[in-house]
Amino acid sequence: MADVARRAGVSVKTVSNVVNGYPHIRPATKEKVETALTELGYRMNVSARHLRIRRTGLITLAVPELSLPYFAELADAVIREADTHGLTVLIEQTGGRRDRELAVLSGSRRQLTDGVILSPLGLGQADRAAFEVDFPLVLLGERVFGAAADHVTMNNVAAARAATSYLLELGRRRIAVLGPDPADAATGSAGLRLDGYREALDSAGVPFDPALVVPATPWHRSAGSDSLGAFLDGGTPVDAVFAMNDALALGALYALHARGVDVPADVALVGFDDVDDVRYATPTLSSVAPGRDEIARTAVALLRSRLAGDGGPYVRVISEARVVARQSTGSAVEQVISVQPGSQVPADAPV
Amino acid sequence: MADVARRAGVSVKTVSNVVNGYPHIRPATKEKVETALTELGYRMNVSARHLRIRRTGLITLAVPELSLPYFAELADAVIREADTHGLTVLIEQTGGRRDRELAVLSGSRRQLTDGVILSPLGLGQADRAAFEVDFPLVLLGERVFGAAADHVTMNNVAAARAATSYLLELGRRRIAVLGPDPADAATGSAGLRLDGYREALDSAGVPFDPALVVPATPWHRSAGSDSLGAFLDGGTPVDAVFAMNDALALGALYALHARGVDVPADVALVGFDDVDDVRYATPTLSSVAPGRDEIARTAVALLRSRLAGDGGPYVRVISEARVVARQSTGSAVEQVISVQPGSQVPADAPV
DNA sequence: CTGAAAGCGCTTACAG
DNA sequence: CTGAAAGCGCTTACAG
Repeated sequence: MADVARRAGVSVKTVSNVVNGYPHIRPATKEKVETALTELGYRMNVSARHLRIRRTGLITLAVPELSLPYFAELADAVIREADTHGLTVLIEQTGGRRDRELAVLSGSRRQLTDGVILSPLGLGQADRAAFEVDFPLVLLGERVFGAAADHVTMNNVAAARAATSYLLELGRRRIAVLGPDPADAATGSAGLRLDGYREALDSAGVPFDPALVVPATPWHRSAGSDSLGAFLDGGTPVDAVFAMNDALALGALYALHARGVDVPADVALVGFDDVDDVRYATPTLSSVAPGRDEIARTAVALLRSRLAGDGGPYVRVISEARVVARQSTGSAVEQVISVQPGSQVPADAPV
Repeated sequence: MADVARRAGVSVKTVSNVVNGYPHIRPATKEKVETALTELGYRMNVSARHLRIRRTGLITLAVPELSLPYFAELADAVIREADTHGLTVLIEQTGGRRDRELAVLSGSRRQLTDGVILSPLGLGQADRAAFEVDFPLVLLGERVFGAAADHVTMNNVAAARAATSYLLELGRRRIAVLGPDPADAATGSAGLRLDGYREALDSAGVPFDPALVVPATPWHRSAGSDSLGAFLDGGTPVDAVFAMNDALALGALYALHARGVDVPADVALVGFDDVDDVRYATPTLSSVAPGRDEIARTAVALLRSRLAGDGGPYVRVISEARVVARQSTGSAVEQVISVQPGSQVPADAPV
């Protein structure tokens, strides 16, 4: 930069002003500087800039794994959204491991970025204190509520209730629920979605049958296939499956096909997450869309606002969710069956 | 760091040595420093460090989109591999757009990282000059050969030949090839895989029938479904489909099912990439595994070696590929049908 | 509108 | 094995 200044016959301050697009520069000066810039092939040393301005323009997105389509699509959306604001995203894969999630909050890489968006899986309600950090942090998902951080989540109970109600309206009465984890806290996705399932049964006057609860963990396709397969082999009558995510649903579909069960004629199937895949399964899968783009947009917006110095109380933003009907519930064309509105509440509001 | 030094009663040099794990420090000194470090809650300013050592420990991985499972899985593998060497990965999504790929090589973000792994899609053979850059660069894939950069690719011709031969050995004779792009250069994935397909037909003495070439672009599920659907509706007899990637294959499977065509009884199907999904399709999909982990490992190793100052001639590393048989070709259990060995040649060797 | 100069927080020859 | 000091390349009060 000093070389450029010398060549252009100005001070480094002026060069800096030009490089950073500072407005009040005499056109002639600007021109001289720009010529020198290109002649010398100047390239900003960003580390020096970061050192000086005490900010890197990088943010961390920590998710369990990119190989899981839901997180790959979320990462895609967050990267795009950050891009539009001049922010660059560093992705950390935690594998859902508690120690790696903690490392995201305090490890050596922490210092690389200005803030963190974390989708915890290993950390739970008991680890709330770990989220009291001195940098902007946005939590995603349903593992932790009420922490001292901004939080973006979806309306799990309402969405699960809507999906289950939809199956009930189709006349299904023996609805298996695939995915609960007996060890999971009540506030995890599994607990909330199970609540929604039960609420829907209650409203319809259909008794809850524990025999229709099919645990499956982790929420991967293989677990969905294995768990539902074993359940089907057990002979419990069933006419619908509500899977707690799409990976489980795709695994379930595989298990159903393998046993010659027709979907949706014999068993209707609804998943959760609305990942791209479900539109190419045979039959195409009905699913709950959690509002992925809205989640990405909100998470980045919250981080930016904190980065800009917003010191207001932590908030919990709930995204708008939809139930999307496709062939696996007998819908020939894709259609939105119901919309669960989003909202915003204080982060420490009751769930 | 100066504060820590003062508190520990040593110089900043000693603090730096302790923080960076420099070996020859008296244990008592080390202890004193470590105490001061924790008492003061010291956290390294990484920008200052980067400025000083002229390196960030970050590398760029530029792929079309994370929503495409192949690239999500590749990113996963590259992140893991980089991790084991203390490198952090910054992912750029280019959308396969030429301008964005060029921006990866010369845009403002370029200065953030020490080197780049780029999987080009918009840039082609004609843009070879764009790869003459003054930082370590590793190219992935089949869009560009012979550029002045290290290159990791797979044995496309051999792998496509093996996949086609496998279908021929199953007795299939009317093998449609899904994915060629008439506009694509001969050295792109499509051209090379088509070459392999034709070579296999030739060896088997089966005449090449242009009516069995089914163009499809981009290589997404929807294009696979639409293109193969239209082809099937045209009534050309067919008993197998070789799809140029798994997304096309999954789309093809959808189109086949939609028309009541049994896979594999009526039509056998082989995809390419061996993404996770294919093991959960119904039927499970046979596919060509390009050696994803080896590609990730090699790409990172090449970058590290250049970063360490290796000035040797550019190389082209060809990964080991396998044909994996599953239900879509009548294989009840997953099995490796053939292995195409990898190799290493100068980057400017003929393809 | 522009200049001269200090300082961000590290690392590393150079001495000892 | 450790210290004192220079310098990496920027930005920004402070003057003018």
